[in-house]
Amino acid sequence: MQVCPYCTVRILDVPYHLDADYDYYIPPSLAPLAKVGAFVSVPFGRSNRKTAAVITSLKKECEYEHIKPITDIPDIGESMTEDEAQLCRFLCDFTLCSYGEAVKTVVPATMLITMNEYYSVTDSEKGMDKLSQKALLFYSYVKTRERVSAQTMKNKFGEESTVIAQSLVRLGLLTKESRIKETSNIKYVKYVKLCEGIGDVEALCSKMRSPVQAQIIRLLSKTGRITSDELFVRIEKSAYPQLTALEKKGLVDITKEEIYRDPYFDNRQIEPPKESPLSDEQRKAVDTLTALYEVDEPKAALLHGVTGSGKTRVIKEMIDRVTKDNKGVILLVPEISLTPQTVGYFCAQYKDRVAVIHSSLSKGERFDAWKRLRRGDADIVIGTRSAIFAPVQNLGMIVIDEEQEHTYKSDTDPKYLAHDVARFRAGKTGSLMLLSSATPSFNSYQKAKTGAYTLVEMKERYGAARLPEVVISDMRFEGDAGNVSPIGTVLLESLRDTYNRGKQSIVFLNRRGYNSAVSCRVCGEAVTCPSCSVSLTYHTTQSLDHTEDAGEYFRMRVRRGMLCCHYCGYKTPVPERCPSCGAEHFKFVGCGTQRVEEELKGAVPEAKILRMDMDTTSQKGSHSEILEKFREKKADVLLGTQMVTKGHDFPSVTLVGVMNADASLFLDDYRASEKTFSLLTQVIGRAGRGDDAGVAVVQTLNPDSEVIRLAAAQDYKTFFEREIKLRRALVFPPFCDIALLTLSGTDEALLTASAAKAGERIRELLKGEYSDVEAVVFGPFEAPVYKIQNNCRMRFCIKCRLNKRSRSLIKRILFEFGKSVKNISITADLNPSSL
DNA sequence: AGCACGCCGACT
DNA sequence: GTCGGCGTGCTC
Repeated sequence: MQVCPYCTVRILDVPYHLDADYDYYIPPSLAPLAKVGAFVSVPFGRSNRKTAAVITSLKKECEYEHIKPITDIPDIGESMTEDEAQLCRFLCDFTLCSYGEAVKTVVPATMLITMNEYYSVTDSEKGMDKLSQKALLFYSYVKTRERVSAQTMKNKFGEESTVIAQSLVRLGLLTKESRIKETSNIKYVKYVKLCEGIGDVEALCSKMRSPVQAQIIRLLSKTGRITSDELFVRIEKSAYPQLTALEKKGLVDITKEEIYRDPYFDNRQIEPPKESPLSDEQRKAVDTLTALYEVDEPKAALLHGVTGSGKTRVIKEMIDRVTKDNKGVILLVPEISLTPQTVGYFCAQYKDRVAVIHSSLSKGERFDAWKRLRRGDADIVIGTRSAIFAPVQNLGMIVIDEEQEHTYKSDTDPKYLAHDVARFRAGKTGSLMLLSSATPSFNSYQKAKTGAYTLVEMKERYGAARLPEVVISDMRFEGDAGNVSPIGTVLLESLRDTYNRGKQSIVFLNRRGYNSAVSCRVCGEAVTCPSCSVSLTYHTTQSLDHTEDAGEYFRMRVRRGMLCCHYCGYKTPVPERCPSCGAEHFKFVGCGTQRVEEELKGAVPEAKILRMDMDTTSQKGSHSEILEKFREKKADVLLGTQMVTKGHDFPSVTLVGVMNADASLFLDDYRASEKTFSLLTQVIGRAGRGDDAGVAVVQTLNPDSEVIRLAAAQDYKTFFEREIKLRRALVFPPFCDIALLTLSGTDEALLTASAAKAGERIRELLKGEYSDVEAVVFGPFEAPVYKIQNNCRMRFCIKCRLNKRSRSLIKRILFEFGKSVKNISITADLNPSSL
């Protein structure tokens, strides 16, 4: 007798307004497989189309009368655990995404079932005589086998296969059905060995007719058990049929063993460096954190330490402590390619107990990393944002390194912040959540100050390293002094001096390309992207020779460069005439990394320069290649965007140059100062990590800016106190939450109308049904970049406290809009990382 | 979203 | 007369 013959499921691929629990009947034959978290296929909709779904609860009774039975539950592969199902529920409640979106975020893609269309012939052959040549061929092909997937037929008959199939179905000759596509994603390695008791190898071989088979036997008699791959390398690649023939004859044994795909294997073979003793500060930090960890309930701590104070070492000590209890650890890093040192360090420390998870793993690699964790073959995961969902067993601690980084907020739906998921998981497992940063996010620091998190501080740099001396270089009058180069005199002098002393420099500039815009000399219009509302950036394809005369130089620029859109990737040659007024001459304005690279070459001709930006790092592995080159001192200057500011540790860098410290200062975003401060502090911190004193030159047009001054002094506390007052006065996070609603679509008129309607509806709900929700609504207004790839975006910004009620309101808006308005999509971003 | 049902125009 | 256009409504 079945205890729970009913269940509720969530359909995986449905629009938001259909995302609800649906009741289904569990046929007794499927009962053993029906568990919460199991992937199933169910008939859905009037057509009873088979749809992928996941079981969310089991129940004894069901009131709904039009109930349908579950079609199938595959018994291959793995389903979600109850923990994972709960995590999905949390994610969709918290970020207002659909359950299906949550599932796709939480578990690796290979775990999901996918539905496939199959054709098979019916008993009836009526109407066969009227078939076209093609349709007849199609029919005969299907008739020769039990069923054929729609994809196979498409490959055979091309695009028209769907039409042919449709007509055959209508005639009653074919049936179409959806069923679960069965794919195994387990990677096996095959081992080959000789069978026992085959007697004398030479005697056997001389009798064999196939020389390749004999070769295989001889090889195996020498080597014993080897992998099939190795065998193919040593015999020949195409020896597979001979090998299977031998197996059939009972001469060799082939066994399959599951293996893990693991791209980080080599990383773990490195011996860990000898540990120097902990500094007093480090010791203290470890003690405080250990005490917190040992309390048997969820705790959160913020490790705030100046750049170079050795936070990584403290984290390592904590991992040692936690794993000693046989508990697991999640360690999040902002980006794998930019933190090879951190990843390498922990891999070397913990060897094969570590699984590495990030977005550029292949599906199989990601799946295998998951399996290792699930089975407890690994108990530490290092990874980027999505690793916060990793199935670490018996979780004891979650560490978020460089916690202020914007990469911890997902930029695609569901737009979750890793911290929120971390808090949920830590809460459920009684783990310690440890945030670490030199410049904590205001949200986290505020929580630490108000006592929600324990604040642990480290104020000294480790060892002999001192914080660099910072020179603020006023760029306002450089032009008057005859210097038109973006590199000011102070920085220029320092670069030369550093080079002459045989030391290295890092130059940071937050803009790639050569010129940031190309504008018409007559009408002043900048050349913009045809599908986005941004001006195009000029990129050179060859270096520009400044010695050529002015006219020639201009023509070369036009010919040797391209205009690129940084949003959609559009590329075009520089047009001959201004697209808006037809004039012939352009002004190349602003400066990016390419331009500065040339200026540097001119300024310090002997120095070798490495440029690191999106253009030089598009290939996989090029990040680490550039960083490695620089580390090995094969270059003197590392020039680049954001990516040069992250946690690398280059002991022989003594100079850091910041080209335009103000760039991000006046963004239309309440976090502009916070971001600028954090960026400057980090980049300045790159200097003087070795025994030599470091210098940082910060070029700015706003030398009196408090933000720049405080970043130069690495004075986080003063900066925080100053800035938090503003936030409180203007009511911005952390003193409120922000919900950003974005409506987008290609039809501008429809978008404007829908946005207006949405605005009315929100205000109406706030006055009526949701009058208990305290919220201020701004909008609709155009998004800062209004159009991206021809998709226009209008926004609402809602300031409120996020809770059940306010979330319910936003859910309501999403629901109503998804249901009623076509060709316009609406998404919510709760506490966006930028406005 | 995806599909069925239903009500209207242009064709063998 | 029918085939098929897409407007409307429903999904355990």
